[in-house]
Amino acid sequence: MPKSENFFEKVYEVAKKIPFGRVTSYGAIAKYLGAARSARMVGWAMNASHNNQEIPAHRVVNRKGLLTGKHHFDGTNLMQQLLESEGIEVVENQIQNFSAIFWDPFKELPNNL
DNA sequence: CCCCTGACACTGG
DNA sequence: TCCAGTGCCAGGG
Repeated sequence: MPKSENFFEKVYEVAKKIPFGRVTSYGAIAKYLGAARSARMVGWAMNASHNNQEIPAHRVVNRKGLLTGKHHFDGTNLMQQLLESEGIEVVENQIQNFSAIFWDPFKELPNNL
C-alpha cells in the first residue's frame, strides 16, 4: 500500500473521534489535517475505510449536510438509518438542524495530530 | 506518462 | 444549503 496511508490514518483518527449523535464535514477534517483543499481525499480515505470497522463514515457528510456518500453503503438508505439511530434527523438525504449537530474538530479536539 | 474520475469546497452570477 | 465553472490531490486504466 502507498505511503499516503499516513494521511488516510489521520482521517480515520479524526473520524473515530466524532461523538455519538454528531456529524462533521469532509472539508472540516481536511482543514484540520492541514489540507483544506483536499476535502476530496477525505472522501477517498472514507472509501478505503470500509476495511476499518471502527470508522463511523456515516457521520461524515459534505458541508451542506447532504449524505452524498450514502451510495457507498450496503443498503440504499443504510447511512440514513445509522444517523437516525443516533437521534439525527435526516430528510431527503439532508441532515436537519445540521449546524446544531455539526462537530468541529478545531473546537472539540485538542491540537494534537 | 497522459487522461479521467471522485463520499468536496469555493467563487461568481 | 441555487447553479455552473474551477481548483484541489491521488489512484487507476
